Amino acid sequence: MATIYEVSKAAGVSLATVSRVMNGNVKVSDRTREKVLKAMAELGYKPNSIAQSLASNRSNSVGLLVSALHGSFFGNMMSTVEDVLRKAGKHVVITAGHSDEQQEKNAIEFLLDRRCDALILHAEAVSDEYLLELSQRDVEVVLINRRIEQMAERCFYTDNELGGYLATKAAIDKGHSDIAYISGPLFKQDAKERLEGHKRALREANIAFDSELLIEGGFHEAEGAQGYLQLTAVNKPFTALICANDEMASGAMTAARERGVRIPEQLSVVGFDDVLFARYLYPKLTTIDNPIQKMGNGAAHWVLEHVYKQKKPHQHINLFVPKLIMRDSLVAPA
Amino acid sequence: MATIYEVSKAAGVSLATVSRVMNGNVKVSDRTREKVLKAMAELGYKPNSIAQSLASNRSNSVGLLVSALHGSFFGNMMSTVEDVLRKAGKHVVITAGHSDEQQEKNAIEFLLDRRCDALILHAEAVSDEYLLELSQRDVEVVLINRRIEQMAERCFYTDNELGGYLATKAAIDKGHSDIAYISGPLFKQDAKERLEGHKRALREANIAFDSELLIEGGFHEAEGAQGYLQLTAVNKPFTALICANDEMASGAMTAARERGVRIPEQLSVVGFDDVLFARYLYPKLTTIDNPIQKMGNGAAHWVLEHVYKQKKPHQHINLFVPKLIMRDSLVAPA
DNA sequence: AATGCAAATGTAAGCGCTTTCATGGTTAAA
DNA sequence: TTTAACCATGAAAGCGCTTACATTTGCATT
Repeated sequence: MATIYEVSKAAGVSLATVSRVMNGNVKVSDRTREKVLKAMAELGYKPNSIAQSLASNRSNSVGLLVSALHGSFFGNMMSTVEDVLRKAGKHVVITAGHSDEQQEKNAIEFLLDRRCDALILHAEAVSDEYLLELSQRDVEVVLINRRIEQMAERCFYTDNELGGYLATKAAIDKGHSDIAYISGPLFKQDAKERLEGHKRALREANIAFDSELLIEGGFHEAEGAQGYLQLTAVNKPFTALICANDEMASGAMTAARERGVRIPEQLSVVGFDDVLFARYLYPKLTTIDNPIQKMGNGAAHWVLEHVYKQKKPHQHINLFVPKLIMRDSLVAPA
Repeated sequence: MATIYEVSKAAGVSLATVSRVMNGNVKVSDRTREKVLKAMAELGYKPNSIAQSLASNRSNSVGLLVSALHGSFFGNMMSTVEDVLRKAGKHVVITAGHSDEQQEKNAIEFLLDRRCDALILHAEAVSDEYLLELSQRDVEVVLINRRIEQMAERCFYTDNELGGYLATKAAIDKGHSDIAYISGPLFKQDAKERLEGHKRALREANIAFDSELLIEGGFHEAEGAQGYLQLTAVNKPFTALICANDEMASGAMTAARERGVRIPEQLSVVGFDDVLFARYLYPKLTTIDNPIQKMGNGAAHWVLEHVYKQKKPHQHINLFVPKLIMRDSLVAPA
C-alpha cells in the first residue's frame, strides 16, 4: 500500500504538499496539485486513516450507544445515524448497553477508549450526573430520547407525556371509559412520562385513575402478555388497553386472543412507537408515532455541525412531537 | 490524558517496559510490573488505541456489512457479532449495502479505508469474482449466508435448499397439494435455493410444479401482499402459500385477510427465517428457523481465531441446518 | 571471586500522517 | 531598481505507541 512518502517522491514535491492537497485547507498551486493528484492516481494511493487520526487527533468516528442492536426501535435509529454520518465520511461504532447501568458505562468507556470524537447516546440506566460529568470530558455528547436541562441543546427527544396523552385520549374519544394501562419500567423517564400523559387524559375526561388497572411492564412482548393476564385477574372489566410500547401491545393482544377475547370488538388496544411491525399485526395496531429516525437524524447533524464544523445551516429541532396513528385495533366499545 | 511516557517516568522504567506490561506478551519481573501498574492506576492511564493501531499495524476493528441496519434478520446477526467481538476488545464498524452492487462495493471500500483487520460480509449483490479478489488483499474476509467454493471454510451459511424443502414438505404432510409459492428475488442465491427446495418437495410428492403458482417477490412485506393478489388473479385455487421469508408471509396474510380469507382455515401460510415477530403474528407463523445468530457467532469466532490468534479451540461449523418451526398458520386443508 | 548465560530492561527507530515554522520566489508598490 | 509583502513550498518535529536490537542485571557454576 502506497504511503504519502511515495506519492511525494513520485510527484517531486514534499510530504507536506501532498498532505495539503489531500486536505484542501491550504492553498496549493494548480500545477502542483495536478502533479500530486496524478501521482496519487497512478499509485492507487489511499490515505491511512489511522495515521491521520493519530497526527490530527481526530478519529473521525462517532460512538453510538443503543439499548440493543436488534429490535425495530433501534434499527431505525441506527440506520439513520449511520447513513448521515457515513455520507460525511465519518464512521459509527455501535455498542449496546442493554438498559443496564454497568453495561452502559462499560460501553461508554469502550467508545471513549476508541477515541470517538463524539458520542450519541440512548442511555437509559446511567444517571444525569454521570452524563453531565461525561460531557465535561473531551468528547462531545449528544443524547437521544432523554432531556437534561443543563445540556438541553444536545438532547433530542419526544414529548412522551403528550404521546401518552394522545394514546389514552384516542380511546376516550372513541367512547371508552374503562381503560387499563401497561406501562414501561418506571425507572425509565420515558415510561414515566407516558404514564403521566395517560393520567392527564383521564383527568381531563373526569375518569378516576384506578391503580388496579395499571401494570408496570418492561417494554418486552412477554410482559405485555403477562400484564394482560394480571389485569384480568383483578376482575375489573376494561374495554381498552393502552400499552407503553408496541411490543407489549402485541404480547397483550396475543394473550387476550388466546383467552378467546376478540380484538378490537371486545378489547381495543393502543401501542406506542409505531415500529415497523405494528402494521403487520392483526388487527393493525393503532399506535403513537415516535419519530425515532428524526431524532437520530437530528443528533447526527448536530455532530456534523458542531464537531466536524460542517456548516450546512441545519435547523435543529430538539423536541419532537408524537402523533396518533389510527389503525384497526381501536374502535368504539361494544 | 496521560501517555505511556508519563507512566514510564512515574514508574521509573522505560517506555518499552510499560508497553510490555500492557501487552503481556514479553516477560516482565513481578516487581517491575507492580510499579508500572501502580503508576498507571495513579495516572488513570488509558492506552491510545489509535497510536497502538498505527504502531502495530492492527486496527482491532472488524468491518461488518449487512443489507440494512433495521429489520429483524440483520438485527440478530449484528447483535451476535458485536457481542462476541466486543468481549474480545475488538470493535465493529457496521455498514449497509442495501443489496445494491455499487453500494456494497462502496461500503467495502469504506471498511478497507478504515483499515479493518477483517471483514464479515453479508454481500448479496457483488459477484463471486469480486469477493475472491477481495480475499486476496490484506484483509481476511468471511462470508455470511453465501458459499463460494474456493473460500469454503470462511463461509457460514444455511442449507437454504433444505429449508425450502422443509417448508413445502410440511404443507404436503398436512395434506395440501395445491401450493403456491412467493419466492425472493431470484438473482439472490438464497432465494434461488429455497425455490429449488420447494420444487424438490413437490417432485417427491408427485405434485407437478405449476409456474402460475410461483411469484417472484423481493423479500419485503409489500411484495408478499402484492404477490398474494397476483396469485389470486390467476384463478387457480390453492390451499397453502409458502413464502420465502417471514416479511412476505406477513404481507400475504394481511392481504388475504383483507380479502376476507380466514387463516389458517381457508389458507395455510408458511414463512422462512423465524424472525422475532413471526410469533407476534396472528395466527402465529409456521416458519423455518434460519439460524442467523449462529452464523454470526461462527463468523465472529472464526475472526477471533484466525485474525487475532485467539486459541480457544472453537469447532467451526460452516453449514447450518434449518428446522421447521410449527406454529398456527399451517393446518390441514378444509 | 570470576565466568557465562539467560532473563529483564533499555534504546531508538519507525508506523504514516499533520502542522508549525522557515525559506525562497513573485509580485506590486515605491 | 529596490524593498516590502505575500504566497507557495519544504524541512522537520511531533502524535503515542510497538518492537528489533543492544545492554544490563541476576544467578548458577566453577
